[in-house]
Amino acid sequence: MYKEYKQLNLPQIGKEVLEFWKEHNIFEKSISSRPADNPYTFYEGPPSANGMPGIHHAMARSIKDIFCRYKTLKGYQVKRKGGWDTHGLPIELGVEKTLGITKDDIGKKISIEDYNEACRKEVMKFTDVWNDLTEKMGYWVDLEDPYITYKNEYIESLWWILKEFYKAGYLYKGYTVQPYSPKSGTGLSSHELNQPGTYKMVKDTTIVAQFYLKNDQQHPLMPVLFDNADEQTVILAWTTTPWTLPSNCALAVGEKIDYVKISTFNPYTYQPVSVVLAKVLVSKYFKAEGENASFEDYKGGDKVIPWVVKAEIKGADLVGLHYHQLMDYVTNADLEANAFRVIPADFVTTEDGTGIVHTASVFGADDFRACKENNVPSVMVLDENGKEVPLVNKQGRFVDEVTDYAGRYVKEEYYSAEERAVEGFKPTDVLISIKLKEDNKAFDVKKYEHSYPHSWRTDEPILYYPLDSWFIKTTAVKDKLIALNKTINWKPEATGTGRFGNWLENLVDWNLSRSRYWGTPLPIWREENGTDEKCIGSIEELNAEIAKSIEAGFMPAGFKLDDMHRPFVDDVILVSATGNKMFREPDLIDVWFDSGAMPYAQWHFPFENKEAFANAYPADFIAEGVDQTRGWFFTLHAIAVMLSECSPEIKAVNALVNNPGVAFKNVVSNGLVLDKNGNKMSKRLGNGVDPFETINQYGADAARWYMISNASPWDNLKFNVEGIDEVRRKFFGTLYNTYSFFSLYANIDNFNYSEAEIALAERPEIDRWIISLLNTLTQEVDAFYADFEPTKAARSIQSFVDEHLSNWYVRLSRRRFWKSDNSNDKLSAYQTLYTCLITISKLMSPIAPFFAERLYNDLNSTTDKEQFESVHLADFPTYRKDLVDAELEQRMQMAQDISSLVLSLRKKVGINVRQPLSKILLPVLDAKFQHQVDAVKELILTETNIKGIEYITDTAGFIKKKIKPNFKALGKKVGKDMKPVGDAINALDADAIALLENEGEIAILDGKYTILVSEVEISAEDVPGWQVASLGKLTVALDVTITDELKQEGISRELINRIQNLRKSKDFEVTDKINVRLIEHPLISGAVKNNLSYICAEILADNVQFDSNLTNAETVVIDDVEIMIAISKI
RNA sequence: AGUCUCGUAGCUCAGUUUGGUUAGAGCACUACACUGAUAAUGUAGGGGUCAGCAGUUCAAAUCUGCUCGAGACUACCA
Repeated sequence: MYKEYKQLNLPQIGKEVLEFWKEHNIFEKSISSRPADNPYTFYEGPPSANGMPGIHHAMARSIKDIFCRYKTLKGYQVKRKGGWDTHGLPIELGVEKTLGITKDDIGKKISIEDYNEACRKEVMKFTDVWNDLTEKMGYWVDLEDPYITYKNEYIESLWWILKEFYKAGYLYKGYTVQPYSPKSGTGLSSHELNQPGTYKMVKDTTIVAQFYLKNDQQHPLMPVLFDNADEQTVILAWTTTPWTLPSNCALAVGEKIDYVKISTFNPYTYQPVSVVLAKVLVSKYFKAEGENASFEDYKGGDKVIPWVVKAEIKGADLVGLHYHQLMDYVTNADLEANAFRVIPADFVTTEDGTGIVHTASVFGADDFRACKENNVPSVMVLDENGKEVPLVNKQGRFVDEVTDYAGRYVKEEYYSAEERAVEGFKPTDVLISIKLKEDNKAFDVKKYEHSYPHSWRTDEPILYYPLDSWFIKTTAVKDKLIALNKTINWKPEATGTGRFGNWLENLVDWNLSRSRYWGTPLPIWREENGTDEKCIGSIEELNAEIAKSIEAGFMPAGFKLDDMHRPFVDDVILVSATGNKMFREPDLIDVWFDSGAMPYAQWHFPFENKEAFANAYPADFIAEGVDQTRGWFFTLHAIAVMLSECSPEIKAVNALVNNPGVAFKNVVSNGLVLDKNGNKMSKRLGNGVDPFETINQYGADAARWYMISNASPWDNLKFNVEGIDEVRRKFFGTLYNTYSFFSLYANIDNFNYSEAEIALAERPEIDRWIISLLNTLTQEVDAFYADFEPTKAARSIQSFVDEHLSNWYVRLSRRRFWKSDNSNDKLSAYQTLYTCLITISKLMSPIAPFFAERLYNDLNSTTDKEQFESVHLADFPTYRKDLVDAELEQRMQMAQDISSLVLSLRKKVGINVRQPLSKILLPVLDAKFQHQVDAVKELILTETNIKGIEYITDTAGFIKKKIKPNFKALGKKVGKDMKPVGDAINALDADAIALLENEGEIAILDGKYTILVSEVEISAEDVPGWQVASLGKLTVALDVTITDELKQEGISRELINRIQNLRKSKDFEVTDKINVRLIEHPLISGAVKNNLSYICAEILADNVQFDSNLTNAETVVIDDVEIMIAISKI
């Protein structure tokens, strides 16, 4: 018996199927039942378990799951090792929140050891919740043996990789400008700067400073810049951070920007001066009425300051000019020779300021880079250890050498509220402005409002500050990264070529350092004076070094490192070649390195599992959110490419598995999940969707199907629960109904597919048609899955189920299941529908694994046709080309169109379908047409309740024809003359059309063109005197004459309908036989007598009796006449 | 600011690669019909400046340029 259901309950199915999977270890079997030598490798991007999963995780995981399940069906062994990302800032934050501490407290209120222990616990806080979601949403991933990034083995693999890089010279220590928070004494990652609310509008004091050009230098522009020996010519440069002016070392110009030299007066000192600035910005600083005004008449303090343009200069020509240092607190011979000059820079714009950028190499990332490229030295001082440091120390105060401001905070906000409240307090920026004005070095001082990044921790503005960092020299393999990226299949392609490709083109070295506590320690030990340095690549190597160190007396005997994290690893002191102590570089490494190294570290490669690694490298497929493009996707790619360049072990594996050096071959990057209004989901807005709630209410299948079918994975999804409900009704509801219909009758007829397969040729047209479509569908869906297009796969399946299987096949075949005398025909119907359903269950199983499982097993457990205990252990359906019949599909389309036209005609003339009509006329368009329609004639007649079809040809002179130009075909031939040609074709009369059809061509426009039949579309437009409707080339005419006989038959049908309704309202079983008694009435008596056997067969009665004295009768209305009917079960 | 993606009916999306004259589907809405699959179905209807502007072309939702809007990422500015 096939299982029958009261109603569709997807959440319930989900729960039951989940139990079934668990009980029978289906997931394990889906792997063990596939050959190990046919692997398909998937890498799980590790989620961080310290936050609750959201609906977007369900989205990403659905995509991963779909292709893994699909490949399993295709016979691959798909291992899916789970993983957890356990290091990094979010975890530290979580701990600090839980413990109520700040970073400053680490080492004071709480030891690093306790802190890290807390992180270790924090990170797995929501593991259970994650595992629960994984299970409930039907995501199959191996959670028994996941990789965990904080494990010693994992870290050891990372160390191995770092050592490989180190040996190849890919790992180096460098100096860069990074966002830095003086109050917390730590650099900030870009991730931290991208926290919401870090960029705030602030009002800063800004200065346009005058940089005095040296008038004794050799430069081609000198005659232009200095008209006479007394002229004071300055370059104007704007800054929003006046505190960086003492550190100024260069001025940057845009080479293509036009600049001008203007003679005028300084607005504060009223001294004559010539200034250089960008031409387009002149109006910003000079009033129009001052242009060419009299210099002689100018008095200090006048509102209008006269000015005159003296020269126009290209930016490129300014390059190389030397100027006097603006604030000469610190200088030296190197600076005098090589700094304080004009350099070109691509980031200079004329949006703001003067078009010339004040450049302080150590306080801006762009500045740093530009100065480096132009060999401009930085303004630095030596600290007490003889080390070069900037003019601002790590607390954010000026160093002593900046005498006027020594010890002052550079940012007003670093002072406490009390300090700022003191009478006469002035921010350092203001003090600098005042001084520059007094010194005749300021051209303009203004408050300016702009956005500036703040530390999310201290809420104070950050500084850009130079810090020591360890870098991976990704730029060394840039070309290789780009070349190998081209071998990767990106979905969508634009992410790979665009976002990722551009990123690679503009690659900078990877800053690996993080000044933190909970993370993978950098395995580099350095002698204090920096001469000797050691990178450790394994625990064994470390232990050997420790042994030496113990011998040297630097470490206690018997020391053993049990935990590779801080603070323990910091206790390790090694011995240098010269016998000195070496301390570990205190940095941790970027957590992205952790995840990017998972292909190796998840197997503890190369220390263990070499074979497992080789079998699972590289990944055939990965999938994550598009936000990972420059995150995980990049780190995977970068590490793999670099290892393929420098590591003998990896080279060997690559050679073995024929890998050019990538970490993954196919990657799907999915878009965001937004709320239904298109807003980003966030805790703040409270518009997040709880995946558990969604699954509980609608079932995982509906949620998955909705997410996948609604939009391509890479388009953003506007998540609307109403959409899930629609999917439930439209798709699952329809499929469920189809199954219910099948099971209802199959159970009655005891159909269990034990009979021999009916040969295709012996099956009726409609069966062959749906099987043909089913095979086309199979081929399509297979191709879509293979091409990582799950949305197209889902839509194809859905349209097959809704439009073809349910709305046409089942609707037209209903009678065959319950009224067919022909046992072969009935069997054919059962076999066909069964085949469709079980094939659908397989095709849909990657997307809707629960429902598919239930459908498959409900069918298969009754027939035992297949030996698989789960649809997920079955094989993907095979496309049978021999079962596809394009002509059949075409004529069935005609049948549908013709039926649709007839129904619409009936509607138009108000004759309902129960009233039979005698015939329709079909104009014959071509020779094939009649043949095609004839094959599906019966279906049309049944569907539309018509007695017959008559074909007519135009030779009868009966049909009015319509002609239309085929623009596409005509385009090439007539080009510009399309309009007159089109008009001429439209104007052709019936005779001309007939001529064209007979001759195959016709001359128009006085013979200018000869038009072929293939260049026009001819269709039947009208059959005079008939009801006519048309669709495309198809035209149908309906004979609406109702004879007495037809009328009686119509009434019989009405009667049958009323009796069926009565049966239903009385809750009779479908198979119950009944007695029927009727009141005699002229309207029905003739109809009943003439159609008695038909009526009896329909309503399952042996006879219909007329009785003038009815009891327990019901009243029904036919043609406005009340009829009494009494029915009862026999 | 740069790069990329996107903008088609009230909503969700096809169609854009390769230009073809009347732009489709589903949902929702309205009316009518149908009814042994019935929380289903059919027919019909209303609903569109294809974001805007300009250009190329006989012909543009489709190609080009610009603008506007949404989003993502990167950079963060003198």
